[in-house]
Amino acid sequence: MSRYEPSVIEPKWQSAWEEAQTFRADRSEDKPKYYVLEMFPYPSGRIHIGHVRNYTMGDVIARYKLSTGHNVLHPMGFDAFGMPAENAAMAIGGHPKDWTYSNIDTMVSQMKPLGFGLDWSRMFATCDPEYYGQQQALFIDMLDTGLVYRKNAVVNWDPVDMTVLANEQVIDGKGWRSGAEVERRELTQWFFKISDFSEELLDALDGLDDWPAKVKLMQANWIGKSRGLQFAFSTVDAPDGFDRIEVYTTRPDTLMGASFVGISPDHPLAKQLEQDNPDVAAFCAEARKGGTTAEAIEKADKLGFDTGLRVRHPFDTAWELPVYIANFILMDYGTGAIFGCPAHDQRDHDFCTKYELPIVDTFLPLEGDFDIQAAPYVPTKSEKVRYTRPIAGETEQTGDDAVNAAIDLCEANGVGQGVTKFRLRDWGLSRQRYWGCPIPVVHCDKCGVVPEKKENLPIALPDDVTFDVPGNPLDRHPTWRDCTCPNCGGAATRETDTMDTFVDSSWYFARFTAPRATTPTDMAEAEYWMNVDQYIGGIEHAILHLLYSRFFARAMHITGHLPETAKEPFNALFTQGMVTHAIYQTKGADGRPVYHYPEDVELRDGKGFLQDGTEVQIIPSAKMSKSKNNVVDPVQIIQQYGADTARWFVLSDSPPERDVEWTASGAEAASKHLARVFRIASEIAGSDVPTTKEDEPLLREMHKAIFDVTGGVESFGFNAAIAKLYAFTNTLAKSKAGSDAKKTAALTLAQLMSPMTPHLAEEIWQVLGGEGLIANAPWPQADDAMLVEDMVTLPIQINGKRRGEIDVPKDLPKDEVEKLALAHHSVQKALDGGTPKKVIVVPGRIVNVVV
RNA sequence: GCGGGCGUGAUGGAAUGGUAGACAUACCAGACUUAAAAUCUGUUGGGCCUUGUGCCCGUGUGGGUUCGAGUCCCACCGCCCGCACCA
Repeated sequence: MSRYEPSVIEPKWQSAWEEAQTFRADRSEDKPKYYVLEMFPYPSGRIHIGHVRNYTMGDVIARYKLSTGHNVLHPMGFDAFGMPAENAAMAIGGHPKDWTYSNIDTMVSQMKPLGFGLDWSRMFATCDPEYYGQQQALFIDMLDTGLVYRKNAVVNWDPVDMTVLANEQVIDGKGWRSGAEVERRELTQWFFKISDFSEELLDALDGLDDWPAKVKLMQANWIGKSRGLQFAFSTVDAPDGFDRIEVYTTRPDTLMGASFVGISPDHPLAKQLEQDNPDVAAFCAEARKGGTTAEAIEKADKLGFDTGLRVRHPFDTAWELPVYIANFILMDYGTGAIFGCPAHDQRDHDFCTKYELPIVDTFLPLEGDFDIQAAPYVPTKSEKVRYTRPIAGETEQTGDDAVNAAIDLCEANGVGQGVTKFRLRDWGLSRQRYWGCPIPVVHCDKCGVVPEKKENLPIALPDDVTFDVPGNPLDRHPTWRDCTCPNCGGAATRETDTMDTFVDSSWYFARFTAPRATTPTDMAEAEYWMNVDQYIGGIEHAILHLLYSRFFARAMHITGHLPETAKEPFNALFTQGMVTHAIYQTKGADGRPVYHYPEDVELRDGKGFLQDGTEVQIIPSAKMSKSKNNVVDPVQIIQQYGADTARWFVLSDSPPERDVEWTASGAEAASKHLARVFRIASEIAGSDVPTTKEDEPLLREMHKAIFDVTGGVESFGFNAAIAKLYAFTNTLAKSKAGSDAKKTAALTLAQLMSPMTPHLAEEIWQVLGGEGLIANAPWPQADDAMLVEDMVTLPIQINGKRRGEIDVPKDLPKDEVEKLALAHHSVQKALDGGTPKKVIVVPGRIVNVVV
């Protein structure tokens, strides 16, 4: 009997699949299609164990769907543009292109030994001119249809990466990649008109039944719909052109509690006043400088500057309110102006207390006293309150009802209109970087901004660039900018901005359906393969990538590159958890922690020790990080245990949506188990035992295993499926059944394991004489008749507590079951001669006697 | 502040409202071995004494619905995540 040697069998079966083109996807009308996709990787240089988990889950689905008769598309590519390549060029020299393609080669060579059932013939990288050229074509189509536009805007400038960032890429006021404090600059930039789709992107979330509720909620919050009243305060003695100040509020029911009007330092009126009044200018300059970090915002004083201007209250023209410029009012939300109601808002309360403005309540709690001068009263909008100064009549109602009534009344009286606002801003896509997709437009003195002709695409990046000075190499390239205007034929210059790399990943899933097409997509292929039936990736993309992709799918439909049915491109989404690893640390001489590599730590009784006997502190389940020395390298794992062990382990133990901790003992156990399965199967292959009475119980267990594992795979319960496979293996190992039954069971075991451990499964399949490749074998079917036992064990409860059990035929009528249960000694004891109050018999499940 | 999620043995976790702790790790004991590794077998939620086909308790805490609750409802405690000067 031979040993289980993954290093021998794994390459063997990978070659067999490649030779048979098992995972090549071609359009075919006689099978239902299934498109499974994992979020494609950035070519950082090495694959990470998180990639292994992500792609293994996708592969389980892909292989399972293949064996259930689907035409499966399971492609792989690389999200290859981006800053790290430029940083590498700056740090170690060389060219971003060489760095990127060499990394891709390395990562492909690391991924192939994992045996994923991928159609490698479809692979591309987003930095391939064939890909980004089509992206440029798409951009031009979007420009034609008004989905892209150019405007002067205050943007987020990352001073380290020296580029503009989208709002979505600014986290706590810092660049998402560089971590540098973002500055505000005014530049002319390209924007995608995603805000036109706010309502639609929000509404369509409802139809995404197979998306995690959490992701849908995060997107809904991000889009940020609010209903409110927009109206104007008329001004008293204001500069020309400022007769009115437009204000937006979600709480028009508190209008009678208004104490001041506040405007943003960036508000046109503030800018006007700034010109004549140095005090205003100084205040505004100071306010604009204020940090944008959450911490800075938290600490920053709410500062106001009394402009001396007055406005009239819309309901009482004799009532005048002061106009303040305030540092906490944002120009890019609402109208850049607010009215302050200190009675029902903490911030306004603080502000009015500080500047000694009146605090007047508009509603109070239904019962009890409330000192509105001391604190604001801020109930939820669904809470019923007592209106002390109602706008639309009712005195006792909820905030929601009062708001709606107030909007209706204001509209009726011409005071303002009910409007719906969204938080979602247009997506600024210009980046002042080299390693990205060039924006395919030229600047002509005569014609202005002109899109390139499609026949000139791709507008390729020049290779002869240097990174010895900061900034965009395209800007300082001697000749690349020079071009002729596609419109008038005169001399013109190219746009040197490139696209945000999130553009690249917003349509790659569509490109996979026809990766070599000479248009962005091939409609026949797109109609056949779209949508992605199952998309799998990290929760960190819940907003950015997934929202952008949803927008792009719509844009591609409008520009004729995707069918209408693909407007929501991902039918089902699964967000998998991370692979974590313990951190082993001791305290260094300087008091700072010293991190130890797992191989230097010996684990005994749940404690860790260094070679010299020093105990280390174990921090369990931490995110892998190079600086914490707790990174597990998949390449090493594959060398040590083989791909199947790595695949088996990352799927077992934890539910796939949760984090799983990589442990040496767990990997060891997975490896041992696979070796055991191999051994059991080999023994069965060589055995010759006649049929026994143990055959049927084994086959029954087999059918239960088919049922449970199938259910587990279908519902992303991979950990539960694996637990069932362990249990079934134990049953098979102990079974005294004859060889034929055992062979059948072992073949089925191989099939059930094949999506997770495909190499081992093929090997066993071959050893046991299975026909062809197991990858192509039809998935086993559970026989319903074999799932139910003739005899069932029913637990007997007395008052809901388990007190015994009886074995009864499964079809025994209820009253017979009841009789048997009542005859049970524990029931007799409990009844003590009396009669039960009630007997509940749930056929096949349980008997409960109430005494 | 707003929104969402999660609390089950030493550990990861299982359980369509119906036998809580499947499966695995770790630990302990045994077989094989000169020994170790490997392999195989068995034990392991807590408590009680009368050692049984025994009794009591047990899924963060307190209450509720139900014949029956880890699961559903309410309140609280703890942890995690997302958003946030958003008007």
